[in-house]
Amino acid sequence: MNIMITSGQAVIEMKHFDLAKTLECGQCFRWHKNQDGSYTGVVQGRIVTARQKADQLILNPVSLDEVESLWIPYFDLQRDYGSMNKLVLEQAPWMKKAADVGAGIRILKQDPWETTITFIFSANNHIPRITASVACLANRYGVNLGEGELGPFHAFPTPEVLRQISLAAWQQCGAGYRAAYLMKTAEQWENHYKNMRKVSSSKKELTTRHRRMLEMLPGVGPKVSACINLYGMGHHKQFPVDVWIRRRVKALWPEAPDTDREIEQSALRLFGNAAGYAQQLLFYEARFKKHSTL
DNA sequence: CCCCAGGTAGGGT
DNA sequence: ACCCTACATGGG
Repeated sequence: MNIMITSGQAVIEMKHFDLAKTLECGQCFRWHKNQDGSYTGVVQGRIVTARQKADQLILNPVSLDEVESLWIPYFDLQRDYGSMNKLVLEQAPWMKKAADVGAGIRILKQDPWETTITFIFSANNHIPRITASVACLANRYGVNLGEGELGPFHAFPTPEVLRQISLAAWQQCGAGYRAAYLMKTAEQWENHYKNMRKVSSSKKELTTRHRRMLEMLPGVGPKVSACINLYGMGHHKQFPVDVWIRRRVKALWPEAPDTDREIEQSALRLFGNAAGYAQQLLFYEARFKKHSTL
C-alpha cells in the first residue's frame, strides 16, 4: 500500500479493492453516490468523499493522521484479501461465481453503536427502508456537519441523544414494532458497551463473548449480533445467516445443512477468519443477481 | 387480497 | 434444545 497526501487529498494505491462494491454490498447505509461516480459519506462525524481510479482510492478531505487512524481501519486496507480469496476458493469451489462477481469487496469496520442500531432496524426489513430509517435518525437527531449537494449532512446521533427520544420518535423513523427494542438498547448501550470493552483484556474467545453480550440487548439475536461483530467490531470469523444467504448456500452447496445454525457452524469451520468475507461475497452475488434480472 | 424483507421475542412443547 | 407465531411497515 502506497499513500500520498497533497492538499487534504489522500491517494492510496490498493489491490483487491473495489469502492463501489464495498459501499453498495449492504453492510453500510450512510454513503451516497454522486453524479460523477464518487461517493460521499459520514463516518465518525466526518464528511468524506471517496472515488476510485483503477488501483487508486482517493479520499477528500483527509489528513495523514486520519488516514492512518481512521480510514485504513475503516476500509480494512491492511488485511490480505488476496489470500482470503484463495482460501475461500480452495475450501469451496462453489464460491467461484460469488468470488468473481464480488471481487474487491472489503469488510468495513464501522462504529459499534451505529452498527448496532442500524442492524436492529434490519431485522425482518428491507434495505431501502433501513437506509431511510437511519437517514431519518441522523437528520432529526444528529449534529449538522454542513451542506452537501443534496442538503445538509448529519452525524449519526450519539447514544446520549438517542436514549432520550420517545417511543413515538422511533416509530416516526419507521422502526415499527422494533421501536421498543431500540429504545431499551439505547438506554443500556453506554454501560453495556463499557462492560464489553472490559472483556477485551481476557482475549479468549473474544468473538463469542462479544456476541453473547450483544445478544443481551433487546432486538439483537444471533444474526444481528454476528453482523455487529463483523461490520462494527472487526471480528471476521462470523457468518451471519439471513434469508438471502440461506437460499444462496442451499442453491450452490450440495452438502448444505438444513438449519441456519448448522449452516453458520459449517461455514465457520470451512472458512475460518475468511467467513465474514465469504458471507459478504454471497450476499452481494445474491442481490446483484436480483437487480440484474429485473 | 396476498407475500416478502439482512429476525427476534415470548410462549409452548 | 427445538418449534411456532406475532410483530409494524411499505413495496411488489
